[in-house]
Amino acid sequence: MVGNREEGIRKGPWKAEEDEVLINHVNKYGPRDWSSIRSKGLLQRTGKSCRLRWVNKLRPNLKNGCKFSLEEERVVIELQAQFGNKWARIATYLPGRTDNDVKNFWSSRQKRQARILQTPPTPSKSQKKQVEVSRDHEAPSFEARNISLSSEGESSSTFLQSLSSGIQNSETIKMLPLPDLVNPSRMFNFDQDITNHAEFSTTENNLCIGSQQLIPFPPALQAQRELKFSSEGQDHLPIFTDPYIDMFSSMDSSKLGNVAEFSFGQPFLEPLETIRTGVAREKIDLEPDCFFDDFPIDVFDQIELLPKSSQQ
DNA sequence: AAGTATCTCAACCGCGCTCAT
DNA sequence: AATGAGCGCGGTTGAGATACT
Repeated sequence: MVGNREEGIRKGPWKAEEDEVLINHVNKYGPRDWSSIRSKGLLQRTGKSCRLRWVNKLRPNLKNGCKFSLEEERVVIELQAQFGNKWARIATYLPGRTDNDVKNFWSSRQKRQARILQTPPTPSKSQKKQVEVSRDHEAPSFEARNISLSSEGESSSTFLQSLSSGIQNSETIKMLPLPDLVNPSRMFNFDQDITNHAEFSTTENNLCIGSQQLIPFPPALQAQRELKFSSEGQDHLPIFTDPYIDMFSSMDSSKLGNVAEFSFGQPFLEPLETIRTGVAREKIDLEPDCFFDDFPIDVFDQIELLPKSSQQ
């Protein structure tokens, strides 16, 4: 719908001529009196529509058509956590960005995460992003299917707690990569770069990924936790670019040795430099509802127990 | 190459606040 | 104090672009 002839109000995409009229009006009177634009017969647009057009598209120094930088993403995520969905307020911290930009960015991000983490009914070749958990040994205290993360309102961090408390020594849990948690085109490809099954296991008090013993991982999550991530060789080291959406993000492989380190925590509260260098802090406070709360809790519903090796 | 899924972004809508009358 | 216009904000929609199969 482009217009409403009954009321003489035009809607839909703006024409260049309309933009020109609007710009002339603002140059003459300033960005105000939006309703007068229509009452003067300059445009058949509502004052709201005029204001929106100016604020979102015509205003000087806008970063139109420019993707959010990592720094901007960091700011949005940090401020959203702080202010909530106060897009206009958040936008004031981002020169050249409008509340609409921020809103759209956040919306896309949410949708992306939701899509990534949702459980497809039937795994297909393209849907190998599901989480799959296998266990080599029975561990009565750990029932992956019954972590009760699907119950509404339950913190997804419960998953970590359940996981940490449930994994028994020498038990192996396999997890298929959440596809696009890491963007294969620009970052670490979980599928190829680690193994086809990233394998989480425990030995003594350590959590391992693949064959690598990675982190001390006591049965219960403690306040301070550091996680190391290692790979066989430099070739396998990913380039982590997204510090927030992606689990293993923000680390530049060129700056890492064979062991990359990352930390659970609230990355958006950390100095960006820490993220960029890829050198995790020594220790980070682990907030109970931090990283994993960014995901829909039902992501963990997909976790399934694979038959024990003895059953295969 | 075609069909489908997903993403991006411009624009609209409704609600609530402020302020002039 | 009540009312209505103007405006700002957050949520939502839909078209076009792009990616994927």
